[in-house]
Amino acid sequence: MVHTLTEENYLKAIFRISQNADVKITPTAIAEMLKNNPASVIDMIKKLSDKKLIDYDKREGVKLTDSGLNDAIQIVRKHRLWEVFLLEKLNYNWDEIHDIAEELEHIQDDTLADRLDKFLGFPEYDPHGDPIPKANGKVPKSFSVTLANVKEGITYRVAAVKDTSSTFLQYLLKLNIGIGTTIHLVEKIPFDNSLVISIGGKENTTVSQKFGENILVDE
Amino acid sequence: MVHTLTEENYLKAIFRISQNADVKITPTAIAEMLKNNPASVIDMIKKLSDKKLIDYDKREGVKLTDSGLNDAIQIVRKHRLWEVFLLEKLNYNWDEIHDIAEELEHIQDDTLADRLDKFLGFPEYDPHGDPIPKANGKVPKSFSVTLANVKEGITYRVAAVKDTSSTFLQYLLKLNIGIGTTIHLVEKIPFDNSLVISIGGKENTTVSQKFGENILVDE
DNA sequence: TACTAAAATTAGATTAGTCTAATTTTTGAA
DNA sequence: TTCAAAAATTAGACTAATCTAATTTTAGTA
Repeated sequence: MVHTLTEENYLKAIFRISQNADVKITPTAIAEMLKNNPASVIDMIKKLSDKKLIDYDKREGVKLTDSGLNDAIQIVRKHRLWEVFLLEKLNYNWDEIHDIAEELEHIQDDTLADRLDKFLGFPEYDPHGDPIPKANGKVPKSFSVTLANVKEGITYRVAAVKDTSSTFLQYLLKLNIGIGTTIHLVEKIPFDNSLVISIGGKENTTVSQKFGENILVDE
Repeated sequence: MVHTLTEENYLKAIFRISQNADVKITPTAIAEMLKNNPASVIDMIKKLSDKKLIDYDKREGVKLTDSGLNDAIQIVRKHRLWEVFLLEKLNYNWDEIHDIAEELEHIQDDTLADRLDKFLGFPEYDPHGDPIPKANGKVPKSFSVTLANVKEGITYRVAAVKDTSSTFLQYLLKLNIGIGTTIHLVEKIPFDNSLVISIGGKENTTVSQKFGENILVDE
């Protein structure tokens, strides 16, 4: 149940792809997620299959086994707990915590996640609104509706963000958007699906479709 | 100023040897510290010399350059701060924190050590009594007198321990010895330098010379 | 000073993870 | 159904870090 750092990153990447959408997980998709070469992915697929962490079938694509899924969830759990720690206890900004948590999530100790969880007061969501898996592997409900997919004329609450890159988060910071911010969707521009929105009741702003697809809202 | 995990471990090993005693630091000594092969050490000595982190001369042995020393101190600083965190915030035991801190010390972020330091209230010593280097690289006074080297008939306070292996720390736990415990040195047995001691005023116990050499005391 | 044992060094192999450059397989559109 | 593009795969090389098995150098003792 202890894997190399690289193996852990592959498990996490496969898990993340499987969360995004219910599509076949191909070597190319994994290579894109990890920004590496499909040839490298093929090698690792062999290794992870040998360790019974994934099943691979050309027709079906890559699938995590029960054991691989569990390991992936434990890594994600640690990642999100460390993010809460970095933001709440060490006062990092929203856009700085992801990269540091990418390193911290690989610290190996059987009781670490549970101790951290308790120390932080058993948080349900991380600072980006993503659900923190419980010790038993259960994942709290996650938000699935994006601002790009909801009706005009209604006010929504920002529940989570999909993209956690610092460029996106810094943009949100500039727009004064955080978890909990209310956004009124004024209209969708049919031409390019741009969104005219009012943030926290302020004057209207226009954002792109891509932007809207990365904002998860409460319905 | 960012090095591989392995490079960091070599820097730390060289630093630790230089702290222990003022002797020539040989490839063999480094190999012993890292429990690896002198041939591997030779390779790494070349690499670290190229990076100007150490100077190596057969006659003089290995010496950290200013830049190498600074990097080593920053790693030690992080190690000891994380130890305080693990013990005080996550309630780990004395004997469990060293190994986890060995991993945490390699987390890379420019502001992490300072934030952690502040969060912990700027501790001066880690749970094993070792001084925590300051942000500017200054290292608080460390304790240098061992129980094996002091006079009989006097009561001392345990200030730090040299060996941080879990076997030694568990032994101390069993003997009810921690940082701050008072030990009265009843007598030294000339035959094998065993020490007869009274821990916290309780009945006498006998410990080995090796034991005494790993207990640092206030004079 | 000569010699032996220890230490240092070199040479060459190994492992994990990666790459590029073929080559083969699959897929989807004409 | 055919065929071109995309995806998957193989082959072979590279890097970092390690090892074992020589070989060379150094140092201490007789």
